[in-house]
Amino acid sequence: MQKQENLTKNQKIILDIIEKSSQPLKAYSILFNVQKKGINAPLQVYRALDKLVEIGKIHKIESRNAFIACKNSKCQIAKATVFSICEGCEHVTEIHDHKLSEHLKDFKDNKGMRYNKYNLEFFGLCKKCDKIKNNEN
Amino acid sequence: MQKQENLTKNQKIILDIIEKSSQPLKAYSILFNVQKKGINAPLQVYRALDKLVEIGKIHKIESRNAFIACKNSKCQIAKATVFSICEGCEHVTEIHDHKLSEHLKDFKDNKGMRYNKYNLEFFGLCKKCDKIKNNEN
DNA sequence: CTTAGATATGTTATATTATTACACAGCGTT
DNA sequence: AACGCTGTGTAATAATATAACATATCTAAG
Ligand SMILES: [Zn+2]
Ligand SMILES: [Zn+2]
Ligand SMILES: [Zn+2]
Ligand SMILES: [Zn+2]
Repeated sequence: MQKQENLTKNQKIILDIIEKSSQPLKAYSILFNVQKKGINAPLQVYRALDKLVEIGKIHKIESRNAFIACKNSKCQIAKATVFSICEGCEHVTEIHDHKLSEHLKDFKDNKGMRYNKYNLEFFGLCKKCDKIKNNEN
Repeated sequence: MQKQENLTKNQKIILDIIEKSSQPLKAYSILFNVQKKGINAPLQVYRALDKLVEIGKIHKIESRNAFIACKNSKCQIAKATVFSICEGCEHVTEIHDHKLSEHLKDFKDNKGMRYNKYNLEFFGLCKKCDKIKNNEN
């Protein structure tokens, strides 16, 4: 597994942009932002994204086709992700809940299939959006 | 909310195809399959899919951009889905696990956000694919 | 050093997934 | 009839992602 100190040039550029964003970024919005840095084609972005996902530096929010930096300095849980997504403002937060993790990690279905990975996305309204919605009514 | 008996023509055609498939279908593969029935454009498929998802007759497998029929005759859990996905053969199964549901339903993060919906996707190898992989080594 | 393999890059083209915009049809209400 | 609502049909386009190919860079073996 690649270590973080030997990320390649493109990987560093792309990780940097994602880490500076408080919110998930989409591949083509990343592309737009790095064109001044010599990255011109979608494939260059997708290749970097693939690698960064693989080594756990970023995660993909599947329901949004967007990518967010993992805040865990050494994320061992690249294969076990939980997110909270506000359907009002699209704000996304990565959730680390020990009890929940334990529960999911040990989950086995009745077919005896074993899982090495999971992704859980919760949807709702954040406090702010909930307030806005209540005021509308 | 629309009841199942008054699905429209296009919705019925598309639901029928999905229900007959043992596995998730992608939108354009559905389109290809219904062109003989007068559905010619992607939008006609997506409109039907949107409605069918909304009323819980089908679910979207977010990580695969594919749609699978819900086997629960009256799926109250259109907003609470759990899937098992084999990364070898791409076989997908919907999971109904009472204990897991209870756990997820009641989950609250530390920001007090409340969730009305979640989607959980487990990844691994089914027994068959696991066997194949072990024989390779 | 040199050769070979693996990994990364750059570029063009293309495939796949999804939505916008607009015109119109059918139905129930007033 | 006039209206709002929902569904339909069609064309065009946007957004997301990958294939194919050529070249460069690095590393390890010989
Ligand atoms: Zn993480
Ligand atoms: Zn919000
Ligand atoms: Zn279901
Ligand atoms: Zn399998």
